[in-house]
Amino acid sequence: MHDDIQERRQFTVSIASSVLFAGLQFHDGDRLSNFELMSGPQRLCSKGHFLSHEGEPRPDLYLLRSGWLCCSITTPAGDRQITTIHLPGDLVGMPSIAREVAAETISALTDCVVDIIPLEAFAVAFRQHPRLAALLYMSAQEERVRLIHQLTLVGRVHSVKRMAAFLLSIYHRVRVNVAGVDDSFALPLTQQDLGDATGMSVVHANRALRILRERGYASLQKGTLTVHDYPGLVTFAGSPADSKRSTAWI
Amino acid sequence: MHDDIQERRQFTVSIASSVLFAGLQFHDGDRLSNFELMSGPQRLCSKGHFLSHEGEPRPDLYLLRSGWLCCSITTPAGDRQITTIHLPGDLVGMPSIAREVAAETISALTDCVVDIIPLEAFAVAFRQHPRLAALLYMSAQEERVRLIHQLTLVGRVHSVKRMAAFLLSIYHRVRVNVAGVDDSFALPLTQQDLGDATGMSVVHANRALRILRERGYASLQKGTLTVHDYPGLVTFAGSPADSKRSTAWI
DNA sequence: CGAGCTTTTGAATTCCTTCAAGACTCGTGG
DNA sequence: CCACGAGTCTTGAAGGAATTCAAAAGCTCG
Repeated sequence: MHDDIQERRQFTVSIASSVLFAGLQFHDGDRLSNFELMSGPQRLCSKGHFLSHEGEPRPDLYLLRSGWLCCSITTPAGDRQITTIHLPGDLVGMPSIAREVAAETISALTDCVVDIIPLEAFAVAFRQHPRLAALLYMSAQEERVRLIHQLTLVGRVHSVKRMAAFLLSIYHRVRVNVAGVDDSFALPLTQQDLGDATGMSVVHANRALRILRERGYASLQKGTLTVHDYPGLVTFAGSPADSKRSTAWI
Repeated sequence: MHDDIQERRQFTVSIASSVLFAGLQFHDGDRLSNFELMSGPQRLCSKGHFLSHEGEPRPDLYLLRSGWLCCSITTPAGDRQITTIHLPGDLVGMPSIAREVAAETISALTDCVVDIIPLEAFAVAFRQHPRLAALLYMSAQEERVRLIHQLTLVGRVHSVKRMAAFLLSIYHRVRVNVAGVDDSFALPLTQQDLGDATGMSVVHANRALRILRERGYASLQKGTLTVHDYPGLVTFAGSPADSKRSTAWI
C-alpha cells in the first residue's frame, strides 16, 4: 500500500492534539486540497478568553493556527482539571463532536488564531477522502494514548516526578511542532495551570518546580522553561519512551 | 442526510469502549455485513490471564464477545493504573493501533471470549464503508470524553466521591449494555482493581466503599454491587449528566 | 504607579498511604 | 469432607504526602 507512492507532499499541519503530521506523507492523489475543505472562517481569541464553554450546545470545531490553547473541565466543587494543551496545528474540540453539548471549556493561554471548521467538512472527508479519514482516526487513537498516560501520571505518580513527566511531554511536543526550539522555550502556563493539569495545588506545583530546579533538571522562570539536564530529567521522570507511529494499515 | 433512511437495522454490538451502538440505526445500504468483515478467529482468555502486554510489538485488536476485560498501565515504580473497563461488545486495543507497540496491558476480569480483528478490516472499512468509518471515529471521540472525565475524577475529586462517580459510570454502562440489570449486578472487580482504577490504595478504596455503604448509597458485597439510593448517589458523586450523542454530521 | 495576578515560603491541617494483623472466601488436593 | 493456602477484605495505627491558610514579594498591564 506504501510502495506505489511516487510523488509526495509534506504537510506541516498536525491533526488532533499532540499528533504532528509533519512526518506523514500523502500520496499525491490525496491532494493538499483535502485540507482546504477543512478550513473555514477565522476567529481570534485573546489570552485569557474562551473559545467555548463546557455544557454549551453545538460547540464549534477549530484548527489552531497560532498560539496555545488549553481544554479543561470544572468539577461541581469548582476545581479545574486541564485535560489537554493545544499547540498550533492541532484540531481542537473534537471530543465534543459526538455530543450535543461541549465536553470541555476551551481557553486561550496566549493570543490565538483559529479556523472554524464546518462539521460538513468531516462528512465530506469520510465520504470522499478515506485516507484522510483514516489519518483522523489514527490521530484520535493517538490522543487516547496521551490521555491514558496522563491519567496514569495523575493517578499513580508522586508530585515531583509527575511534574517532571508533564513538562517533558510538553517539551517533546513543542520540539517537534515548533521550529528553532532548543533546550529553552516560552511556556505560557502559570503555576496554577501546571497544577490544574497535573492534579495538584498551586503551592505544591511551585514546590515540585523548585525541587526540579534545585536538582538541576529544569527550571521555569518568567514564562521560560529551560531543560538543563535532559537525560537526567527523562530518567528521573521515568516516562515511557514514545514509540513510533505505525500507519501500515492505511 | 438522515431523511432518506427508510429501512433500518438495529445493532446490538457496541464499538469502542463505553459506546453502545444499540441506539444507532444504520441505513440498510450499510448492511450488517460491515460488521462481518470485522470479525476474525476467536480466542478465549480465562480470568486473571492476559490478552496482551504493554510494550509488546504489533498487538492484536479484539472485539469482546463475552466477559469483562480491563486495560492498565504499569509505572516504573510498579504501580498499576487501570484506564478502561471493557464490557461485551467493546472494541478492545484500538489505542495501540497508531503505535508500533502495545500502549496498554489487557487482562481478563472474568473468563472472556474475543474475536481477533484483522487490521485489514479497518482499511476496508475506511475505503468502502464511510458511514461505518465515521461511526468508529465518533466512538473514539466518545472514548476521549470518557478518559477526560476519568482524568478529572482522579485529578480533582476526593476519594469517596471519586469512588461513587466511578461506580456510577460502570453502573450506567452496564445498564445500557446488559439486559436485565436492575439496581444490583455482578461487578467482577476486586477492591484492588477499584483502587487501581480510581488512583487510590486498596485500603483507602475499602474505606471509601464503607462510607458509601454506611451512608446508604451503594454497597459492594461478594462481587455484587447494589445501588440502594440512585438519586442520592448521583447527587453525592456530582458527576455530570451524560449528554446524548449527536450523529447529525454523518 | 497602582491593582490584580503570579510566585514564593512557612505553618497547620487534612487526606491518603503504608504497615500490620486478623477474618473471611474460595479453590485445591489430601 | 476437611484442611490448607492463596488471595481478598477489613480495621487500627503511624507516618508521609499534599492541601489549605496566610502573608509577603514580584511582575505586568492598563
